[in-house]
Amino acid sequence: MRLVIVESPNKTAKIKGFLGPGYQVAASFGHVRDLPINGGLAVGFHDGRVEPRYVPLEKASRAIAQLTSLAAKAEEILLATDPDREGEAIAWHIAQILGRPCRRVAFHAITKNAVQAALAKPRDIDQHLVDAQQARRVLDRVVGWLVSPTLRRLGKEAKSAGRVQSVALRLVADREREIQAFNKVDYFTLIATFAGPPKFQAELIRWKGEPLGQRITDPAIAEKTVAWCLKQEWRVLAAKRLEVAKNPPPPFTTATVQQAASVKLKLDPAMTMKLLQSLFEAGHITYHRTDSVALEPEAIAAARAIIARDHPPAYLPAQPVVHGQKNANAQEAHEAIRPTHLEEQPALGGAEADLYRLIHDRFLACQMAPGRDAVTTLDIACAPTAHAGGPMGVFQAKGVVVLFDGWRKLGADATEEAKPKKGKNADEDAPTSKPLPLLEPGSALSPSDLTGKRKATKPPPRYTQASLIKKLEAEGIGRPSTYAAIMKVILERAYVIEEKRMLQATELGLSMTDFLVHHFAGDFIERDYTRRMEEALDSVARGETPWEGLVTRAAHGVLAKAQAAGLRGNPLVDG
DNA sequence: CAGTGAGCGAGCTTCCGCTTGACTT
Repeated sequence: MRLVIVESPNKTAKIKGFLGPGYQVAASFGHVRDLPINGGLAVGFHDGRVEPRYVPLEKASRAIAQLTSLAAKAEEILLATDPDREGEAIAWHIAQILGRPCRRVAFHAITKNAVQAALAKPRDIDQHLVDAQQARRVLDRVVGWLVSPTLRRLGKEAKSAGRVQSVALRLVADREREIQAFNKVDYFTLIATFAGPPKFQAELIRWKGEPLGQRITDPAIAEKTVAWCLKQEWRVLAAKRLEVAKNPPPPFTTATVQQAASVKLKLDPAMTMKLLQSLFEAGHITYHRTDSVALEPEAIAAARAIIARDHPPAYLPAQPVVHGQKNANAQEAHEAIRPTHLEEQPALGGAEADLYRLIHDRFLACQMAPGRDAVTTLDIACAPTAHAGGPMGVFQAKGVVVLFDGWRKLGADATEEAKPKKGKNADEDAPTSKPLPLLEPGSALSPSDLTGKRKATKPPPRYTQASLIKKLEAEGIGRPSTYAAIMKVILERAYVIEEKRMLQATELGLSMTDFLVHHFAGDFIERDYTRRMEEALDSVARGETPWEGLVTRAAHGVLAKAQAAGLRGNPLVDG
């Protein structure tokens, strides 16, 4: 018998079906060993050596017992954990526990072809990749165990610091400070209405050759400007019409489905993950902890068949749509989140049904034809030669006519997450038309109405759990399996509170952030620290940088700063 | 003699990332 070991028990039956009688397939249920939670740092630093003390995970005892007994009966052991850094490390730990030579295989999809192709070319465990994971693990332990104690001088409630949670907290705290420091400016803009047809409005964007900005703050000045403008000549300054392609959004990843479920369904990331887990276990969707937008060719073919069946030919692109990976830190061990059986309509209810519909529509949309819009921009001069030979005021109107809705035919549901929250592009994806005449430059016209409109600058918005996760993902901080847990930590420890779904740093969170920024400037508390760490880890994985030197240098950097912040003793030497 | 404080040691707590199921309410 040959034993194949994977991480998830949800894969074992399917893989066994591809392999036949000579094989057993078993699951590790994720990691099986780790640094111990009690007993100090559990990493020795001696003469440039780094010696982590790993112990079997309590929660993994059943899996370890099963793997051990199956391994005893196996003539060959094939470690088929996920094809990424953590998966390589899990494979290495399993081999260490089993105490036997094992071979490594990597499944890039759970299909008969992919599984059989992978088994045809087993390899050794990639020790460089394992070492990159050890470096990541030990660094996180060093930061957590050396820095957390220094916080306690702020009080018993200031419990924890880490490479991920402290930066998540800092983002919320920094935003809170921006809001506190924000000074609202009330100002006016001028809106001109023209009869058309079709009737349209234009907003004053330039005055005396400069952008208008927020310079009209006095209502009396606004009134006078309106009165003056109404007495002037008005002419079309420029008119242009562009055809703009509106490409479909990529299929969901963990972070983007959390974002969409938050905006559209008002679900928090923890609830979304719970529903996704149940959809996944019922076989309705692919794996839900992923940072990849890749799709299996079979899935794309199924989507194209449905699009061809349900929509006119123009909605099916000639070639499948390929979505580029936007996230450079993606580890690509899984594919995007999508329905597994497009042809079936699963019987679901409540929020589960809503979430499934969101995933279903987003997946179909991602393989549909781009939309096409005609975007018209009109610049209209008020008093065309009154300022240094140029126009005194320039009013601008923008119009959009949907030429072809394309993927947007599926409705706003599938697009909600892609919309920017603010700014003038907010309705770009909505397939509604706002027509504008393409007038001849130089032609005269006059407004049927001109009014001053009161506006005010707005403070930046607070983060929601989902938008904070989106930000963390964009910065490469945290992983799909941890996003919801990060939110739980900063909320449950009251570093942050949630009010009407908006996150607000507490006094505790603000003072912790101030302390960490003061004492650990340039280190883990910086937004780009993880990105720099990942680059160094890639170098380790390529075999170009020894992991122990990297970790030793970083650990001593943290140690010096932690001691300056009040840490007693030297845990790197004393264990 | 009562109260205070220094010094010592024991115990508790903390990181990130991978995966679910076996508990109790």
